[in-house]
Amino acid sequence: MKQIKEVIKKMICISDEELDSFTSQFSVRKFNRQEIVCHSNIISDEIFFINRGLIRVLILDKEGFEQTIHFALENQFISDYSNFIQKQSSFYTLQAVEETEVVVLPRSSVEWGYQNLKEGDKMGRLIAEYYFIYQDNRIKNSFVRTPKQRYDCITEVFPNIHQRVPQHMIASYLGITPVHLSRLKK
Amino acid sequence: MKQIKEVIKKMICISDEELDSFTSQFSVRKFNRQEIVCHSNIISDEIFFINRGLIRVLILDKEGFEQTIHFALENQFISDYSNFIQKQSSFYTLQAVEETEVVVLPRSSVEWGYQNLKEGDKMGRLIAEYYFIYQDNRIKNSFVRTPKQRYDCITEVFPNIHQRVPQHMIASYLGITPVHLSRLKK
DNA sequence: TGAAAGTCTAAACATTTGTTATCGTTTATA
DNA sequence: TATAAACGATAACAAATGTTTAGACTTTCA
Repeated sequence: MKQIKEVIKKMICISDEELDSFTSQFSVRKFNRQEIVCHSNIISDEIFFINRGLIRVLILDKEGFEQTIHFALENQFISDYSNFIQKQSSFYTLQAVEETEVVVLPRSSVEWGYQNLKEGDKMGRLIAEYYFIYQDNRIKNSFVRTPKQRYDCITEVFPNIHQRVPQHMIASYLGITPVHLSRLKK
Repeated sequence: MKQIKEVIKKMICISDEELDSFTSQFSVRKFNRQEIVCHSNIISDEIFFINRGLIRVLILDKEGFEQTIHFALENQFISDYSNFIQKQSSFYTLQAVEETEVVVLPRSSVEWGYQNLKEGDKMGRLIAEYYFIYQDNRIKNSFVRTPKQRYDCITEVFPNIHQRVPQHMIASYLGITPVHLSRLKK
């Protein structure tokens, strides 16, 4: 729990006692390469924090092809957060790309944190704001940058991504086909 | 301040006294059609709440053409929230499309609310979560829907939008040219 | 180690989307 | 009210992107 404790401490003021009673509610789970961390079409009652490894978020489009929507790296939280918040059936599938170890935050613990930590809601606010900014940048980029430019700067958001995931997943994340990305690189 | 009070009351538990001391810090501002509510390239220290009217968020692309990124309707908050949070120079321009009346929330009041309202951070969390969900849906749609499908369902998010803004702004929001939208409608 | 699956590139062709120009209509405004 | 500006539709053409197929190479794993 060392990593997640550090991340929380960077966000809010929290005593060691508070932090311990919060994190003691979490568990650790491990996944092999390609393994599904969280299926779609279930009520997702868990948020994951990545200790080690890399998770991709994907959907199946109408033709049944996998579309990579997002990557999550070490020390980041990941879930189908929209549907977690709305307590709806999840839309995204989470898959470990590498061997991955996560901390599991059950819904009950997240809500416990909001109600019992002095700065629980502030932590929730900062996390939601952080991902809002990430999404806003992504939407911005879709308006002001070409696919080639988005490819060239993807390491700003996902360092080392080229060494860690196959190119066709990056193409999908950028909203283009693998064939087209290969062409753009020339 | 009636409308914004209602919206806040729907989000959090708040006494009338708390609510009054919070909203007494706000002011009201009016804009004519086409008038700029907030310029880009300034440090934006205000969040707006729309009492009446409609605001669009836009940027100028490299060729100098206006791109409409977002619309904001009555009873919604709007700002360049990413850059408000990060206290950076704003990227978006906010423009009144109709005659518009807004409530102005200065940064000092927002921070006062986080620190002094019992559920101030919770309010901030819920607002950030709300816009996260909006953005997530938008990104989702870009993967699973064609431009035509996005056009057909835009009223789910912006009711009456067709009666309130010219079609070329909708095209821009959808990420296509006005000429192409006109073609798709056939 | 060998077969199978996965991955990237390439080319040819198809489809989508952008660009430019024109026209008729509506809207704003002097 | 007259004039200019804005708006939407349309057509012809150009550019970007998708689709299909094939081949070479690498990785996986039984």
